Amino acid sequence: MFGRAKSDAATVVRLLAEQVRRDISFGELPPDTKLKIDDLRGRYGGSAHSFREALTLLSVEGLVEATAQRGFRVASATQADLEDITRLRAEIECLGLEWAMQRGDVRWEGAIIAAHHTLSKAEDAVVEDPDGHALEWDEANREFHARIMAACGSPRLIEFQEQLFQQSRRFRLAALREGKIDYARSRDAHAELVKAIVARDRKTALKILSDHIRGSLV
Amino acid sequence: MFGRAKSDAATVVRLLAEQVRRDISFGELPPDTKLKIDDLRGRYGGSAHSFREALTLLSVEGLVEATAQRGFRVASATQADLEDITRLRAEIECLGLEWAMQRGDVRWEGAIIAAHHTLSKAEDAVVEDPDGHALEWDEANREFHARIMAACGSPRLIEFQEQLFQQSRRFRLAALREGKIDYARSRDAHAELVKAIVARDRKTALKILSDHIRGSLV
DNA sequence: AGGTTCAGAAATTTCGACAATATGAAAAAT
DNA sequence: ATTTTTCATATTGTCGAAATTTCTGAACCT
Repeated sequence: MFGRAKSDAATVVRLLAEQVRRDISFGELPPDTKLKIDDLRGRYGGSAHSFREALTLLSVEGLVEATAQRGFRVASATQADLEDITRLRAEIECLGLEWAMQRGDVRWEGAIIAAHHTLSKAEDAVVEDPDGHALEWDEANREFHARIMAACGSPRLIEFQEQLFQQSRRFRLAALREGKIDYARSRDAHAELVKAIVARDRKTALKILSDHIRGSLV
Repeated sequence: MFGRAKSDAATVVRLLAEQVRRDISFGELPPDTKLKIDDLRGRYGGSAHSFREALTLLSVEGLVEATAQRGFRVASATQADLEDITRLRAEIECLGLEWAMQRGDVRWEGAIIAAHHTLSKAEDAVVEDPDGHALEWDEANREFHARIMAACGSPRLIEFQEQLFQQSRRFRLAALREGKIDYARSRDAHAELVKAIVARDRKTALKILSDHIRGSLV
């Protein structure tokens, strides 16, 4: 779920990185927490070197901040960070959507419809029982947004979007815990977005996606 | 205070990463070269673990590809990669310029003018003696583009631009060695860009920057 | 000839222990 | 009160080595 698509083979380093990534996203490791290698080893296992490598990885991804001679800490999560991530996500995903609409074929549309089908089920479930289906919903949402980008033809843009989405997850899950997410509006936006995409209505699709991300962080 | 303060403190890992980064950019480590830890240690020094960490860093930056259980290789550099990087750079830098023109004050303009002054000197030098002043020119060019982005207010956008510029450097220096860079045109574009920026002519500035990047990779 | 199998070599990944260095805070001195 | 010194703690880097995986190439079979 929190893995990266790069290579499916799992090394210890990647496993550790994934666990820490998850715990940061879920808020179990709050922003600015000092990440002491020895403590982490007690929690997750692994050797000191493997952990350094894992944290180095996360630091380039943006979830961890590394300072020379002062170790690692969970990246801070300020209002400015949220705004930066949101603004950028809107721009990047719209760019991806625009390119994808130029290159995407029917199979691309099909993949989006399929992902949206899963997502709408998750949306129904999460409206009924927010706490129980939050993760399922977040994953379906990730998949949906990823499918849209998939046909843009730019691996670097896709990777950047994944990074931003990963960074935004912390804020999204926090908002979710506080019941600050308007699922109904998000659901409507997703449905209309799919409609605009299959209708090849470029302008409308871009506007919906942009407003959707800026408005709800979803 | 504002952006992420990249601590200039040098650890062994960062030094190693910097050296490898440079040698990849300069083509001394050609694309797809296998990066065997033991060989690298003989060349640069450092311990095996430090090198693993350095290469992990570079792999997230995009200059090195890591495959589980199969070690590290210099990232391949195909025509598709060049096109991807160029397209993205144009979009990202234009976005940065647009935001910077909204937020940038007179000091921002001053920094650009200063950087352009240095750059134009380097451009004069590189026209006379391409091989001798290539690096100076590339560095001045980097600084110039970085200054433009500086006022955009998005640390993540700035970092992404730096990554893309770093990735494009390989292609740029290769083109330079083959004498395929049109310095005169690039110089004109830079000069006109500065003029449009200080005149606050948003539309013209964006068009010049976009055409400039797409046209010359500079 | 062409392909397969399999043992040995080489490389990667991981781990533990230890030394060197830097940081942060308490203690001492001015 | 401010500065300096000291010291415990944490980070960083090195060495050595074991476990695992991949690569290589020779022998074998069809």
